[in-house]
Amino acid sequence: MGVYGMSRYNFLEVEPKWRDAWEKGASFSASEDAGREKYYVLEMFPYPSGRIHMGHVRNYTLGDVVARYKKARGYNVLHPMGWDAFGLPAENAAMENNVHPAKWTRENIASMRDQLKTLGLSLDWAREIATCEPEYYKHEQKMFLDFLEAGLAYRKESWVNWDPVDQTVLANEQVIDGKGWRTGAVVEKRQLSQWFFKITEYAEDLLKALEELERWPNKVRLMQHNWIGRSEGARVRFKITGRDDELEVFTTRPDTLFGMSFCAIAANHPLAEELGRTNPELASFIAECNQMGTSEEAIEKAEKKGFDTGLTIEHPFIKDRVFKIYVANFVLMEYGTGAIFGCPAHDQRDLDFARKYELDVVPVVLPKGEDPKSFTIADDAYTGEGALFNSEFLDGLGVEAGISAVIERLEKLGSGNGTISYRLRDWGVSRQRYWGCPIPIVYCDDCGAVPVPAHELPVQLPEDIDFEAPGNPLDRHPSWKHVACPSCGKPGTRETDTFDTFVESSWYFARFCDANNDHQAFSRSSVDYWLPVDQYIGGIEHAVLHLLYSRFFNRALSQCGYMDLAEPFAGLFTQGMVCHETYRSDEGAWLFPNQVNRSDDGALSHVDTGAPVKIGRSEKMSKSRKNVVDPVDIVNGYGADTARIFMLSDSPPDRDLEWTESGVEGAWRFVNRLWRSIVDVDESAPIAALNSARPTSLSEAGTSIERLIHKSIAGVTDDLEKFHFNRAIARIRELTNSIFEVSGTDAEAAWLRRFGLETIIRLLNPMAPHLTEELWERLGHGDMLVATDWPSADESLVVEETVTVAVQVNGKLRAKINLPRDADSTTAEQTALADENVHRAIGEKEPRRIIVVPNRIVNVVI
RNA sequence: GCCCCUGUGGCGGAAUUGGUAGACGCGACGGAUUCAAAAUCCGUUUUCCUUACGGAAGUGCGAGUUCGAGUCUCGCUGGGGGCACCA
Repeated sequence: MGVYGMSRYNFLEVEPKWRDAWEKGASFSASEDAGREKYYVLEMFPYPSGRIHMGHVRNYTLGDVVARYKKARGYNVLHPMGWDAFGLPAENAAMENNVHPAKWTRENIASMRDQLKTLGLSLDWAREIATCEPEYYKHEQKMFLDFLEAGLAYRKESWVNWDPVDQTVLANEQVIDGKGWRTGAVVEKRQLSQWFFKITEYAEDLLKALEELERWPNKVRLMQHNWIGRSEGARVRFKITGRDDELEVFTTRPDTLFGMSFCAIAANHPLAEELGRTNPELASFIAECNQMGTSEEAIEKAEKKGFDTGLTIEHPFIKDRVFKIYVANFVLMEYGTGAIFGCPAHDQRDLDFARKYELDVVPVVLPKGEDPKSFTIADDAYTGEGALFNSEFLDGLGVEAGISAVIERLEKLGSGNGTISYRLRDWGVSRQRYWGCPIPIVYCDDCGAVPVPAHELPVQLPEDIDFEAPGNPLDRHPSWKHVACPSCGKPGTRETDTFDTFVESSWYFARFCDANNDHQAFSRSSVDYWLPVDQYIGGIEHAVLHLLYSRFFNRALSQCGYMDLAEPFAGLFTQGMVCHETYRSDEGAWLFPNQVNRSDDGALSHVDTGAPVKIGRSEKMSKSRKNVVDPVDIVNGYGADTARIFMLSDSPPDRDLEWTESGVEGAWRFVNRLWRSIVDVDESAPIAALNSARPTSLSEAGTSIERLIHKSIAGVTDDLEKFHFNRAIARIRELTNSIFEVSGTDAEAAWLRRFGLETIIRLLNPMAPHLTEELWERLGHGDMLVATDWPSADESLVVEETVTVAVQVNGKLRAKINLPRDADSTTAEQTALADENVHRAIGEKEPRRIIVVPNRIVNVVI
């Protein structure tokens, strides 16, 4: 008991008590049960950096609410947790602190697990996995072998983004503004032999299936749609003048073929490279293009440049006309065929290029209402609809009809065909790093790249490695890579590249179904039962890569017989970021929130020096800006449940959340008000005994409270189904306020208090599990709330008997009247017109029309 | 440049999807309690006019549809995000 007889929620005692009880009771252990409907809740697993942050707390709290709610609804819930444990930070730590990546990672896992456990999450820890352990990655190596056999994995020479600091290859998507996403180093282009997964094999299906993912945010579906980037068009093969070979281009506008005035190829197009070998000027132009990198910023700032190769091509339809081939800095080798034809009149970029090099601009699409004799192109290319002209056999056709006609003609002549092109490229998975899953391949001078036989798996990482030099420790290890060729027995060398860590996270959702299976990744029956994930929750930053790769793996694994599933994640929820105000000293140095004092008048000063502090806008919590609040401090200071309630209270979960100290205080006040109402029962406000019967009749006021309780059950249930957790909390607080207002010591009041408080506790349980278990027990219950069913509302009490109906005159609110529910129009009209205010508003005039919407509104039009 | 989302009190946000705008919380102000403070409790809190009853305006701005618009349509404007010489 505290001062003045008030007790406080003692989370230091209560929270561990219930976590122990849940563990002892194996409350969250999941097992397959064909007789029960399953529900698989998954949050994106964390990288084991060593400390949890507020983003984790938010993510896992959201998932936990879903998991606990679904469990109470009777589902057989699977809610697992693991560690995305391979990755570069472990190697960086190894270099900086001379600690082995495995040791560093395992210690981080241990401390993060402890921190996570204090949040009281309903996780089945028996299924915990860490992707860096051979027990996990050996199955991944087997999948790779199966992908190879199915033609879904292959090796090719390819241009890669080379990060000179990490000495590793980056995916296109990991290059941001020409710089490595982790190191910020300027990325170079290099050619390396790389392993690829054939994600493009499924491009069409990955695109089409997006339509079926109804429980995914539209935003994410749209992003994937754009990423896959399907475009219909044609490939056109031009004969190169005086040579035997052809130049193949891709175009989405074959209808404009008669408006062509040049061709352009990418700097690393095979033809450009060939010509560059004998032409030093061209070679230096190519070098210039390569230097530009794939950086969009560099490309944008650079002007459109071309280099005349001296070669020309012949037009398939126009006799005796040839067009120059340029090497151009704006043509990308990775898209289409790495070559284009330019039609300046109908493409802005081509027009700019044509003006620069004084090439013809021939319009071939005539906008409606223009005269073909006078229509010319000035500074703006015309990209709209119209009738084709200047185009021989196409004249008069529309754009779409023109496209089909050209394709038909090209196919007849054998100089082209209709085709579909995708922006999506195959997934390069080779990384020149130590701390990743080894790629199970042995290179042999005679046999080439030979897969390691399945029975020899896993290929394990060697423990004795050094990080003295940059680059890959596996490559310079004295003995590890030297092995006999599995095929012929001669000396060979292992592949020293390891997998991109996105590979591990592409199938972990399935491993959780059968996490302790030693001889296979997962049994068929386990994934048949548990998959797909019913609700996946994580950050929007994974909208494209992780989610697309997982969808690919799902298809590849199904093709290889591991499972039979259309999509891995039936429902997806993307949460917003956790933000906080930023603080800086006068000198501009960032300050942590706990270094800042706020005086009564709101002025900010430094805790130690008293110097004034400037307040900045709220931004995503990040170490660099120091605007971070450590979840451990919050859990130690207020308890996990207060943190959870605050996390869920104010902001809808898909929006950014502003972390405020006063908001946490507000949640803390609510927790204690509820606590005291049950623990410090005032004799003026008694609570009825456990299992007291409802009084046979209730007063009018009592009935309305009883109705409110049932309405709250229905409302909160609906909110939780729709992820409106902030509204659910608001409803619970509303009900709490009303129950606290119940006065009297009679049986009715006591019964209403018990029914109300028990309902509040049960509704709040998914959000504040420790607090509510304790209060449930203090209310006299012997069973645990975690094993109690979700309350159900009496539908007959959810709908009110009398309703308040608004009365408008000419659309303006003039009065509110009470009517029996579903009163007929005549009654509503008459009651409305009888109202004094309504009467005054109408005055002398005659109502022209009266609109009655039952139970809602009466609008008198005069 | 293209595409998507978004704009509601001092602040975070509600609003049964076209039917009573501002639930719930934060902050602020006033009061009770206290020697005082913290904690707690009770009020008030969109703006303007009015002593009051009540009235007027109000969901970024401007139009429109409708008996009725925060919600639908069009235009403008601010903010956020995605994609990008993608042929």
